[in-house]
Amino acid sequence: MSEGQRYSAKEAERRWQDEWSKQRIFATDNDDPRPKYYILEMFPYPSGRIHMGHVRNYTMGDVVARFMRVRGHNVLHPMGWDAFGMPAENAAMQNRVHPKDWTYDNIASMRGQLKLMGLSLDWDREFATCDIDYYSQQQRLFLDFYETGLAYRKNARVNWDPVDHTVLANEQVIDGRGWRSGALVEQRDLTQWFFRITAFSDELLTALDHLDRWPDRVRLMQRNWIGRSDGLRLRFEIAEAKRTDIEDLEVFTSRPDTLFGASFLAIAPDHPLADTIAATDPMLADFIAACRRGDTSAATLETAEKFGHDTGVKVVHPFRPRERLPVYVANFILMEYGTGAVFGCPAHDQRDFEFATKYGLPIRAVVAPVDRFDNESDLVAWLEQFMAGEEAYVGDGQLINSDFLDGLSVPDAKEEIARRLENSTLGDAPQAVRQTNYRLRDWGISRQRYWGCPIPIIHCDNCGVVPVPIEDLPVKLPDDVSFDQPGNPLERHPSWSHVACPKCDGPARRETDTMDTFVDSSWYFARFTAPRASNPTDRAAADAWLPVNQYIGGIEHAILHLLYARFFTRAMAATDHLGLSEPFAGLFTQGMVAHETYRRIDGTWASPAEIVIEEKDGRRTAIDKATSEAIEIGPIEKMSKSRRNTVDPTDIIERYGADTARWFMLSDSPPERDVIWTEGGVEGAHRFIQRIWRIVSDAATDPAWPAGTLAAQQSFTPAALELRRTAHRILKAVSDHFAALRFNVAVAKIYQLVNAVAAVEPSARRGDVSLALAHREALELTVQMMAPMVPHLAESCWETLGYSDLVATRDWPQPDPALLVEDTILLPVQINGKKRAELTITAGAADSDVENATLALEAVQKALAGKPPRKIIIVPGRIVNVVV
RNA sequence: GCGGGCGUGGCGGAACUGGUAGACGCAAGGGACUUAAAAUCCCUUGGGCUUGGCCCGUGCGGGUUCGACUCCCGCCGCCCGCACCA
Repeated sequence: MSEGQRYSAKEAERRWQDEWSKQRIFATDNDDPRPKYYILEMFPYPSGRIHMGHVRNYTMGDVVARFMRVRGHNVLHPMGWDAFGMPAENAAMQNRVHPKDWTYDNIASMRGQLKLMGLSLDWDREFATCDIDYYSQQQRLFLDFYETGLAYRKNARVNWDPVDHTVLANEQVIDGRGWRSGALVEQRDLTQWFFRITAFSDELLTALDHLDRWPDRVRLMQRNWIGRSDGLRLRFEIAEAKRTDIEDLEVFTSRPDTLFGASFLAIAPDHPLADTIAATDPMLADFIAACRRGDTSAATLETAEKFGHDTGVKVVHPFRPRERLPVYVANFILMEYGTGAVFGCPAHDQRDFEFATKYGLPIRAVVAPVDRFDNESDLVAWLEQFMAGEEAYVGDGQLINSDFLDGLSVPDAKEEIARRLENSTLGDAPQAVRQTNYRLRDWGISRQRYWGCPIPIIHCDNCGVVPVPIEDLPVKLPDDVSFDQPGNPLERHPSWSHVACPKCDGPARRETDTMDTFVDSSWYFARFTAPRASNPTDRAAADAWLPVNQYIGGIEHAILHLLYARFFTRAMAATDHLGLSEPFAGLFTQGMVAHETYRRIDGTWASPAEIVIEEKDGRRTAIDKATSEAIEIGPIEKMSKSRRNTVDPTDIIERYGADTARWFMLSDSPPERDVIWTEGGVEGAHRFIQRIWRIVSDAATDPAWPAGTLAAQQSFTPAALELRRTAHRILKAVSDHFAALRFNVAVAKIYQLVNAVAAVEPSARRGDVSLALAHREALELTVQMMAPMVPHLAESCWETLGYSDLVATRDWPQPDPALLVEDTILLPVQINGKKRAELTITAGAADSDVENATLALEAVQKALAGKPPRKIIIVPGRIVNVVV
């Protein structure tokens, strides 16, 4: 091979990127009449550099976009920036750079990096969520939500970092300390803004059933997160009520069937009844204070012991009027869930069991797995065993020791209790009502930060909370802010927050909180359909484009982002900004990019760029480039800054080209699983790129290269026909695999075709025109099939094959149905289910012919040894099984 | 603890609706070309045996079936999510 034929990715990639951009082939027109297809990858946070996770995500989306485009769709494939957030403010504090400058600088460099990848994006639609144009429309949405009651203000207990002067999300509290400042986090009651996501609890839950193009895993996670629980809210009468003036205590339970096993009630430390009693009970007051100091992090709760304090108050059992149940304040009861009070049935709830054991409360079994029993003595034995054990029985069964419920199943007993208590009264109201509770809470969106979307509200001493009039939008973030002290710069800005009340014109203050950045990403997909519209959406455009046909992103957003976006879509429908309820018809969660780790003797991590791998006798050793010292090769882990096992995409693109990076990302690993980035794998991908180029340029310059295509060719030699069959079969397979996002299998199929093409000797082509034509066809199909994955190389090959148009705009080829069916097939023949022979036979042969041919086979004759077969199973076109 | 997923060669993985297990790639070994190397090309590569053939083999043990990586039951291991939610 002559040396001049090496493919220069760098030159070719720049050239084709310029060409695509010049011809504007990826700019999307809303009025294009072809069927629409909206493909979206989760937009990036502009941290400064793209990472391999981005490369993988955007490569997958790009394959789908390019594939759907050549399949005749009007494809929307936009890109933007999730640009508000803490890192910009941290940078401002550390490096004295303005968050806005930092963010837009990062966007500029990341945009440049993304462009090197050759993505088929409509850059005309690009925006950043920190653009005034975007966040002003978001303020408009907020006002509409406020108007309809979907946004509201309430007091809430929050994690407060006293050093940074801000609210922290639960995930930002580590061992009770602020993740950034390290300060002990306080619980504070603050007035915060909320979105009423719980208005849609049930809808968000039930609609999951219809999202059949979402991974089950994600749907399940959302189901658990929403946490529907059907039960009964029931009131207990307080005995000797005069002590508190409170006459009843309401609990929520999903197990009303176990009411006869109740032995205590427990209320949350911040329950109103606890407060009332604590006023005259210093010991209880101390107990409550201790609970409040307690660490609320999940890790602590896991091992936390259950503590309670007897209030001395007693309640009356609804069906056993003479029985009194003690009321405890307990540290494991949450005021936010249900009524902040439960009845404890120790026999059938593990938590209650532990509590009862600790405080010596009765444990009465009222449900038994009776289907396991043959007689009464079995039940007695079971009860004895249960009482001796240390676990509650939470399984199914039949009611025992429960008066009128005895013998009923758990569901029937629940129903019977509900029916009776609904129809009896306590005071003036029914003693119980059926209720469905959800774990899902309203979404607190207030953040005491500068770099976010200002909440468009004004607080007036006379008029109270006054929304900013729509005509006064946007509420712009001031530029002149300082980050030299902790806290919210908006709050200490000398003039920004001081405004006249829109209602009374009196002196008033702006809301200085900004919105959680999850708000920004909850509707960007809708904005892309008409990014310059003067309203949040252009209804015609949004209705035409949405839902997103295929959304691709990381599993880490399975709950929060995807749930918020589903809520937002409903809230925007309720305020007439959208006309649908589910934003993403298809969701794909891609795996992460992992890499080996390298650790020096002193414990510091070395990056892949700092080491050299040496191989001796099959053993790999890492050597520090700088010091020549040996470095331990550690386990393969997700690429992360902390372990320094990252590979910079631009280094790879610089060295091998974008197509190599893209091809590697798509090969081998199934897209939903983690991919391990290896130097060897990248080299392999690069060799493939070079090989394709060599095959194409050799073929096109070969004397045997046919001038025309095979349209006019009447007859094909067997070799030519076989090649055509292979090519068309693989074309069909690759089309299917692309549609199903099985890129790794599509890659394998393309390798197969390339191998078949490369196996055709030039000498054979020279002597056989039909083979030369079939070879040319197979090569062209290969290039077209590769094009969505390695678009630059494909353009170069397409040009070399003699075409002057772009392969990116060529219609996707259709497999010839006649070539997909075989004349003769190779049928595996099994004897007793094990493959023993093969049978070459005409496709579609009658079963009797197959049977006769099978029986004539030597291996079959041998196995039968003269006897007739017991049975012959023929699965047409698939297999024959002879049972001897 | 609850819920979900996954276990296939030295490695990543493929295998339709239950129908030829190991496609394709990587790695390894052998060979060709070359003064040499790189690059490229060709061959071999699940294990075993008495090797023109046979036996075993998809985490382990059972089952259903003419036939099981695939379905069912019971284990073992790994990974992920949630977690005092009544």
